[in-house]
Amino acid sequence: MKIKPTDSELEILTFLWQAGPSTVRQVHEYLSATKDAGYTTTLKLMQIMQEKGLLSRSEEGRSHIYIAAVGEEETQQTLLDRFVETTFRGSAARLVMQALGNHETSPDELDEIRKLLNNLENNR
Amino acid sequence: MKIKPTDSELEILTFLWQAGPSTVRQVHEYLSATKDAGYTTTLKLMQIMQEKGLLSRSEEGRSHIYIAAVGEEETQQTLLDRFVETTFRGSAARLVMQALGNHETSPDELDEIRKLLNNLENNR
DNA sequence: TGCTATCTACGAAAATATTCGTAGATAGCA
DNA sequence: TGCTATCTACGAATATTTTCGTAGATAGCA
Repeated sequence: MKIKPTDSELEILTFLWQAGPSTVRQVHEYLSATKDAGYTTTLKLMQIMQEKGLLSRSEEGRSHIYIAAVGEEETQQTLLDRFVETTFRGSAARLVMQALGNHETSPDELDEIRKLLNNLENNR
Repeated sequence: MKIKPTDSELEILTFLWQAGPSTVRQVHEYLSATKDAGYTTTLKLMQIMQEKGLLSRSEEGRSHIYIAAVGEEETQQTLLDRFVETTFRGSAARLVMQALGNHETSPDELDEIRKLLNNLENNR
């Protein structure tokens, strides 16, 4: 994926990844909970995202149905790479340390991470 | 820190955190290696950053000396929090998993992370 | 002294992202 | 049928970020 979604676009993608195919109305309803923007604002955003290839849509019926055209993990990976580069000078390890140190992470999640660590070390 | 530096601003901060007090010329020299923008572009950026409180400067002499007015870790933390929120739906654990899975991390660094994990688990 | 290179300040252009008003189409209902 | 609510399309206004041209000051050197 070459296209970096903007923050607003990412919010819409996040919803669509969770909710699946949706109308502009549904997306707008969701966004309204957090921010207040007009309906046509959401519509315009989604139209632009469709032109960019971030969303695809089926135009049957009066109201169109939109779907995320990029995968969640793929997108997260792209953004993560960029973030590590710009904010942590390319060091994923430093990012991880800081993320673990300052966030609430449950014991279960910590275990998961530990397992992953073991796998990584065994494969090198 | 309330102010979120833009990508360009972050590049400048990154340099200043490394290099210490510097002139616009020095920062510009550094940026020129990666991108091509005019000298006055860099100057303007830094002037704006100073107004925002991201940089401070001493105006003695003809060319001013700039210093980062925000800390590196503090800034990284702010950006990280925001990033986890917007890109990983608030789950630091998922970010960590994805970061570890897809980046080159040295055995030493993995050990460091493991130690941190142990500490975290002991303190809960 | 006078020329040149280099500095800051400033404003405005260009690029990008966000917001919304308005118009035209149409489904659904009184 | 005719009114109302709701939909898309579209263009333009705003806001934000990035870029740079121009002007005026001055240090350093020929």
